[in-house]
Amino acid sequence: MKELAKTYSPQDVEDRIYALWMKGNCFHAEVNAKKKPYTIVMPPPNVTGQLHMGHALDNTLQDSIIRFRRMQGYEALWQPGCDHAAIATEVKVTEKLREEGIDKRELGREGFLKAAWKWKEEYESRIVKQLHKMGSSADWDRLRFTMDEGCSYAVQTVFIRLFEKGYIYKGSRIINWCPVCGTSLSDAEVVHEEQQGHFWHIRYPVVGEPGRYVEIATTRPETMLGDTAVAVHPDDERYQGIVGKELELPLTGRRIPVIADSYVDMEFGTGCVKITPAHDPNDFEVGKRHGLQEINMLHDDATIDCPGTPYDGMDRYEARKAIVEDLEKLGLLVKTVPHMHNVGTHDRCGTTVEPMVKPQWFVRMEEMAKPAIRAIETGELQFVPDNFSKTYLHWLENIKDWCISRQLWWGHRIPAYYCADCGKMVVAAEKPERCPDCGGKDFSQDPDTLDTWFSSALWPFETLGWPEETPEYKYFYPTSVLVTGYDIIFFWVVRMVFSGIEQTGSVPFHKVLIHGLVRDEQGRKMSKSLGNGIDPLDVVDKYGADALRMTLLTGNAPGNDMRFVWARAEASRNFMNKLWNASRFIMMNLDKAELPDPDVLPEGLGMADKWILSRVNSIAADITRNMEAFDLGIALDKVESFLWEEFCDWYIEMVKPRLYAEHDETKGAALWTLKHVLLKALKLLHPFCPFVTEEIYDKLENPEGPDGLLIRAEWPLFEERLSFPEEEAETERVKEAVRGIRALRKEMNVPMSRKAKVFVVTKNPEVKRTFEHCMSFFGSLAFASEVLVQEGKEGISEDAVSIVIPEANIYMPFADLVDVEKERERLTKERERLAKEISRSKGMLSNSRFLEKAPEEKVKEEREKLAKYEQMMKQVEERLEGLK
RNA sequence: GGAGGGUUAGCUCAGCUGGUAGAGCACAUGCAUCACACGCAUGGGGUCACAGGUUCGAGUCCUGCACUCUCCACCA
Repeated sequence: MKELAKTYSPQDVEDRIYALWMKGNCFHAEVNAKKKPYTIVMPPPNVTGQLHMGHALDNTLQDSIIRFRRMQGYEALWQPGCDHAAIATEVKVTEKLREEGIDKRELGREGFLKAAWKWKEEYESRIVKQLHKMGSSADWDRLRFTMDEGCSYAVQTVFIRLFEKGYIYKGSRIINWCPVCGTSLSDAEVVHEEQQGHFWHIRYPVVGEPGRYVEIATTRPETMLGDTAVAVHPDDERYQGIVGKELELPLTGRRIPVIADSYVDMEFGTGCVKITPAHDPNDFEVGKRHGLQEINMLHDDATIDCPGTPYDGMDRYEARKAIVEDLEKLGLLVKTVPHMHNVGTHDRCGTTVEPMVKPQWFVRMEEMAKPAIRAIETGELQFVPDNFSKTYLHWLENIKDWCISRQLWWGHRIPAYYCADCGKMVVAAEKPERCPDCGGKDFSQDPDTLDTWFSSALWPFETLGWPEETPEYKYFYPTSVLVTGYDIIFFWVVRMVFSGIEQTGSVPFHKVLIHGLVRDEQGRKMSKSLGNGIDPLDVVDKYGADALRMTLLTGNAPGNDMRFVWARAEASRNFMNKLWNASRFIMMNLDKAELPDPDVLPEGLGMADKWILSRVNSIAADITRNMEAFDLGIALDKVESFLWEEFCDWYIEMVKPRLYAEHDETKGAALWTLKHVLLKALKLLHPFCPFVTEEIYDKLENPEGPDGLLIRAEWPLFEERLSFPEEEAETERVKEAVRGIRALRKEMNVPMSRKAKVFVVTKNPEVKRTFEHCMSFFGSLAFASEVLVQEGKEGISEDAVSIVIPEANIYMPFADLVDVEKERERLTKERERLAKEISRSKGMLSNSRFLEKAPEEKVKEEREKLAKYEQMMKQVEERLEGLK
């Protein structure tokens, strides 16, 4: 048996254990007809940086689930990988190049991509290392990247399929444009921020009627350069006469019509709305309805594009200022009022987004959304917790076409080619040889790339070899559960579901386990700008990976945010140490004796042995249920309190006398039990705290070498032969007595060093037997010099103190310590407590409706309680009587 | 404007299908007991935000309200 250090040092253990698993190929899953598959795809971390606490939570949940299933006997595959994170990475690489004095455009597309790949290699390996540190048992042989060859092929295949089906189209529509990143964005990438702005009221003169004006109100006056109409509500009586007339657009002199459209809210502003179809999504729709011209008045970098005006080339905000000033000079500015409004910003860079009309690629969503909605209705797809299905459904029911093209270089290039001669567009996997229309041979590929989420949407099946019908795909797909945060339900979960159904005919997973955000100790979001982020690896360095994992798993219900509190990490570390020391103690003792056959129940099992065996047995069943329901926090909580309280604080203390005795014929049974229970508990704990459990298991089971590993051990099942309900009940009775004695001694200020005789007085033969069964440890736990179980009070001095437990009185003679007054006070308090219980119980039992309607079992339970309390009350009263 | 959370011990949070409120930390007291002071023992502390309702019985189900967080939404 190997020697264990006095305190557990994760730093000395974790890397070695991880290497052991890697060497043993323990994470690898293969198609195996003899086993059932269990599959989780890892949400691919972005290659933009390192992992944060959210990743730690996400991956700890997945790792715990996959380890549990692996032990249960499934062929458990945890498919890892990274995401190219198009915009985010492009921004980062661009920044890095700029710092090195390199301009992206000068470098050119190819050069930039080279730099981006280098970046990817660096960050990918960093991320993988971090995942190793946290103990992730993903199948690293199958590491994938969203832009690797297979994924690129899958993306191309899907694009072409959807195009041919008419679900992908190219069109000039209004999209969100980020002037800094220089690309279009999907609606999901735009976050609305409330900002303090202004409402400018401006007069537009009516043509041919000097002195007559229409007053509009706007938050973006510069866009008036692109106005092509002013709209009023058709029912608005104030403006009946003016519909159809022309206005002179100030500063440009252009003439624009007044139109009527029910989109206008009569109650808001002046009731007149300037219409800028090229720079506002609503105006765009109005423009379509009325056949208005779309005037694009912005360059891609959000400078003004109005040649011939003084504003041309100005920045949008500069122009806003200038235009307001000019309007004021012309006397057309009526007033400026402060106004809070929502401004769309780019989620990656925070820049205010400009709606613009540009030719882009879109996915038609209406048809594909339908089966994704149905999947929830049929129960094929379930969220845990369930209420997130509402979020999911709401998004799908209000879905709009998805803008998938991006004006970026880092990403999957759109497989569309244009003929240089006639402009014919061909969507195909390869560059066409000849133009089908004009026969031209000169083709250029569309410069745009695809939205990152277009490829992420295929992740659960593309990583398994799809579109090829690989054995892996057939075996491991659809996957078992997806674990992710609620923040990417729209971005990712929804898109995987409809893509999965459309491409593979099946939902990509049946369950979605949703977790929340990890916040800081004050409950704030961890963010770079606040500088309040906690690096999970700092926690690993300080307290170990198991402690980090435990901290993240306990007390966190699915879907809820949690705070990362250092004190909890410390408590988790303490638990590892506790387990370590309990194991150390057991191993020290195992050395000293011959151990019975581990597979056969040994001779000489006592009450305490049967109790703890029975407990670990039933807890194994409980935990299995919790795990299967994704209640990992509850499961872990149960193993922890079992190990610490029941096993360490009670059982180990109970067996110590037997272990220390020179001759005890039940010593073997005790050792057998210690080892059996520890092994079982290690297995139950392993999914959550893999390192410390593996290390102990290694030392406990394989003193010779790393052959059998805990990671491959079988998950404990409930065993009928280890169920001992009677011994459980007996032990609980003894525990109650011990607790009573300890409390009494404490109250009397009797030091532990002062042993006393303990008399258990009972006339009940069962109770008598119970206490006779626990003679080996009852005395030591209760600090007794001697324990006597008897029916009468012989040998007990009058002034002994006593406690009352059901069906028995326990006396301790502390002759010189007893304070009769104090004793009476204590017993009086006990009498009050019992009186309260009795009246509560009687109240319930005298309620005829309770008797009629409550389940029989409950009524019986209550009757038994009442009998117990009444019996105890009698004893207390007798004691009080005796004190007089 | 919609939708969804949260509100339980001083702090951070659990609490499954309704049956006398739990953990960790903190606090108090005692203890170097030969696994562990990253420990052991004992104890104090909660009208489960508020108001109704359903029920024999509600922290748990329903309705309303207050405060708070988050998400979604085109109000110029």
